Amino acid sequence: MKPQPPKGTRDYLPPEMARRESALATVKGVFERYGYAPLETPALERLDVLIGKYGEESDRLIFRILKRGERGKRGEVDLGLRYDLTVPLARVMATHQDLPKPFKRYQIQPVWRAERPQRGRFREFFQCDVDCVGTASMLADAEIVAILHETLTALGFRRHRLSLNHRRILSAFMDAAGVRADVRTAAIRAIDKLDKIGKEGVEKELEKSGTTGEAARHILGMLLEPETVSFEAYVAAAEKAVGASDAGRAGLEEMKQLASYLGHFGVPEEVLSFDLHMARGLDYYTGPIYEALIPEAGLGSVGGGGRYDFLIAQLGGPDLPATGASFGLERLIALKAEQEEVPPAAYSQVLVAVYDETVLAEGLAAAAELRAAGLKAEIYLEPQAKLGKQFSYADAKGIPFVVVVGPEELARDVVQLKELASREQREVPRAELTAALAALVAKL
RNA sequence: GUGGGCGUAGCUCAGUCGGUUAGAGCGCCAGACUGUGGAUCUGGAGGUUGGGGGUUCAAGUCCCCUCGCCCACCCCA
Repeated sequence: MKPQPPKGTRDYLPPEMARRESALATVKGVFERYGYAPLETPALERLDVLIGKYGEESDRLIFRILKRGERGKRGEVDLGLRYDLTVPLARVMATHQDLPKPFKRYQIQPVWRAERPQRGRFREFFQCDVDCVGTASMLADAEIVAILHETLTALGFRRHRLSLNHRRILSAFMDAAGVRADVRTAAIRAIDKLDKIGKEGVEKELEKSGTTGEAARHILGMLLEPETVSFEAYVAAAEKAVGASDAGRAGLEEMKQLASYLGHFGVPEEVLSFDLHMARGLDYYTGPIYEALIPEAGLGSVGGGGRYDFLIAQLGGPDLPATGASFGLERLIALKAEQEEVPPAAYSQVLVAVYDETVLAEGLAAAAELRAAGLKAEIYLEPQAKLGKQFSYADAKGIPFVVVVGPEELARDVVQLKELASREQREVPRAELTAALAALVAKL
């Protein structure tokens, strides 16, 4: 038995945490600049809150927790680990009905899915959610999409794509094609794979799922090639696809408004792709849906979202429209790491190395003084250790500076200050240490 | 849940037609450099070969079971 974290989960060691925290700061920065405020909720939710919101497939992937005591021994279950952050938000809106609307919150916490892990897929991963509750305006949807774009840009991505569609258009599309009600979900799933398997693949999938003949031909005839699709082409196709359906036409009107707002938010057309086939898996979406992709990644989407106008009411809350999106932090970081080689930042800026215990008091005083000035300073915790060992510790941890406190220096009231990368060392008067180091750190 | 691949030192791996004390590189620890890191050299620690059973004179190697990891599907961030 090897001590390992559970399947599909990971330890985040300090160098990894440096990368995560830097990415998190970027993401939070964008969210907060748009006026979204942080929210956290428990890892656990009552099972009845979680079940029946995502779809049958996903319900099976919810981690369930046995009841405590006798009932648990009989296999009874009443709690589950949260599967995403949207349902917990909807539950919060039902719980705290006096929150000012529109309620704009972001939430960055782990979620759990009882899946079999794979590349880019974990059983525990962090989602970065931004949502706006309490308005049906397409302005809110446009803002969410703009945030998706701005976040990816701020993280350094240049070739991302935002795929957009609308659930009601999709619905009307299926109706107009004459897809049987019982295979409709399967048909939607089939066309959602267009990007991955192409038109021929979709045709096979449709067949497999029970959509054939006229209906299949109608669907395939409407699908546009899976590269970036212009809004004009989408509108033309969607108008035909939805036929006379009122709901479909209403959806199309919303998409027109959304597209126009996106222009005002400054989202460049090149990153937008309007895709009649894009579906999203979760059941609770009711309006516009979005998906963020890094085309060459081969990891699936890095983010997605959409409007879910009935979810809060479904949980017994008020009838509040809502929209939002979320990023998968691990995927973003994995792709970012591929793009650029960022040396992991050291947590300490300076190590105070003491020659021996006779100067330990001086070393501790120097470290304290550096910390008081706001520098991240640590002292080597074994004062009898040789200087060589203390230096290699600093080197291994990537600490950029070492201050040597020794008897010779003490006699002359100075310390040695060395920058490891350049190997430059100079002697500075003890009284000037903090100022000298602060200046050097500022230049890094 | 379905299908496939792989488990040898902390990490990456080697280990022949089964053959006797299971190896290397990296990392780690110590020393060479008697107040200074990354380089080089020397030495050292570290393995119930994932676990259990079987075949055999003999199993890291072959067979079965089990556990774990990886990849793909389903689905998704």
